Amino acid sequence: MNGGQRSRHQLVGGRGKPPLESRRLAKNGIHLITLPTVTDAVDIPEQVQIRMDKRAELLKRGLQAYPVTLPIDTTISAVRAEYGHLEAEQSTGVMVGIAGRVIFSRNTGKLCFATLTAGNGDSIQAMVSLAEVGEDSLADWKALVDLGDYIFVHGEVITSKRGELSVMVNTWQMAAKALRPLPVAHKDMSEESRVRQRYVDLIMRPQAQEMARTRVKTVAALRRSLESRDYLEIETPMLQTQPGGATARPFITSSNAFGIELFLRVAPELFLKRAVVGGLERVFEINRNFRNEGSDSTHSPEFAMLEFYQAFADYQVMATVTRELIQEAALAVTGSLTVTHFDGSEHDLSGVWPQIDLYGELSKAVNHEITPSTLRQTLEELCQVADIKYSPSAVNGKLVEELFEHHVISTFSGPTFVMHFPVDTSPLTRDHRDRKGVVEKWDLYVDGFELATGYSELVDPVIQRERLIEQAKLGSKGDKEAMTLDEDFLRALEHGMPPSGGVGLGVDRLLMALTGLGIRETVLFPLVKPERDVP
RNA sequence: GCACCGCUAGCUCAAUUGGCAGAGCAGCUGACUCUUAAUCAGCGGGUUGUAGGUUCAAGUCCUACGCGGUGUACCA
Repeated sequence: MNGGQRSRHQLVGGRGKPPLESRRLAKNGIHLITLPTVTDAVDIPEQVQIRMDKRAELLKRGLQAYPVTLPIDTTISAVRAEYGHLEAEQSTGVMVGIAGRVIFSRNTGKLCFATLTAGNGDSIQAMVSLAEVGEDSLADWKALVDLGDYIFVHGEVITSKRGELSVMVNTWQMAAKALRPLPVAHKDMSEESRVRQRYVDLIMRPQAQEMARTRVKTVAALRRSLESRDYLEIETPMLQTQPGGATARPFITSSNAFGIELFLRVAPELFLKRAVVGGLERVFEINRNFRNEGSDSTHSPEFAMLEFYQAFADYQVMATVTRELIQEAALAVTGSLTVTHFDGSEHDLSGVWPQIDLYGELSKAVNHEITPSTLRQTLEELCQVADIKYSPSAVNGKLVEELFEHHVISTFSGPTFVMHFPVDTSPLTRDHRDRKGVVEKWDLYVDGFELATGYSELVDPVIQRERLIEQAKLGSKGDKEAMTLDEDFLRALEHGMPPSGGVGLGVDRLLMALTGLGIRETVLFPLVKPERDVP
């Protein structure tokens, strides 16, 4: 190969000064990775070079490596559905033109076999026989077709001596030449490779395609369920002039035209509420939120969120609707209210789910009466006993939530609503109608993680202003997650928002609950740090 | 953010106390008209993540950086 040439890292690495933008950001402590602007063909792996040569050979002969159109008249799945039941050594007399990706290839002298896959798990065998295609075409098949190529074949649907459903080829042509070899089909790809090169994962693993389809079914079910309840799907800004609706650090960007800082939204809440003020009494949105925080098996920097609001409803109504949405989604996806996870375990989502009281359950768990007026010192002592670390600036409600997560969450056996949260951690939620110090909020836990959260929304503009001023004070003290004072939102509330219930439901997490997979499996292309160099 | 572990051929992985960098699949050449991860014979393929250091000698030891994983902290 190209011995003695410059290595790739020299071509990719930072030569000369980084671009102006990079230097500006570097001053703010952000270091951009310098990406190559010109791709030199260096160090091409042997197998890629060989496949490029085969591509060139096709072109040299006036054939196409990537034809624009092919005389396809059916699909692998359709042929399998119709003829998959045939016994061995049958002929149908039916001619088909199909295309698929070669995933196995077995060449025996004058008869070649290839397994063409549709990617969804369906496959069909192509048989290329000297007697059918002639000497030249057979030789070309052997010389030019590699594992991974998309191939078009035309021929009769038959079954082989061993009963394999096949197309006895009379003509074939390249449909798309693959320049890169596929990974080993019989070993699992590393998790990192599967995430970084999802296209390969989708080729190799039918379950990867199934996940993508399950996601579509789930989202469609949510839409159907909401629309059947007269909810209106609306879209609200992703680019916001101030971030609001959740306590979270935003991603910051800027508008050249406006000359101002903009934020990718952390939640759509404040805009959906504006819509309710305007008389759109039942609204929902399914879209992405962005939170500039760490990622792990249940958190992703960008994640899909369903939020829905209903006028003249409270948190109990919303709990019922949420349960029904999830049950309808489970039925749509799996056909059952008992979902089977990837690992084979079964999880029952049927019936009415228990509601437990946050303070009540915590009191039982620690064998000590805990209320919103429990002294700070008592909470700190309990945290120390349980070995829970907390920041001294954390509000009392935060300590209560920490204690609850530590002592109670692991005891849940099925979907569970946790009711009545501390007021000081829920600035957008209405005080409980009867009880002091707690708000009308629930968290829905499934499989140990929070799947959804619902509220009786705070609609009193005077109290909302007080709460946001409190948040803004925290922000000015350096709390980067604190909410800002959104004057336009308050102005909207001051026009009168009907009493309403609201829910936020993590779509990725619903997928996790239905399948038992991690968040990086439910998202087709999760954010990953770029590779320094693509091999 | 901190700690630990990992990074070797296209893919999945080996390589004893520092001592010739290997296997399977994939690839190339040849044989084979019913194969199923086809089989048989032969042959190629590596800057061991990147940059530096120690050493007669580094995949192996040291330093820094990159990416990933696990734990922990912070946090939806």
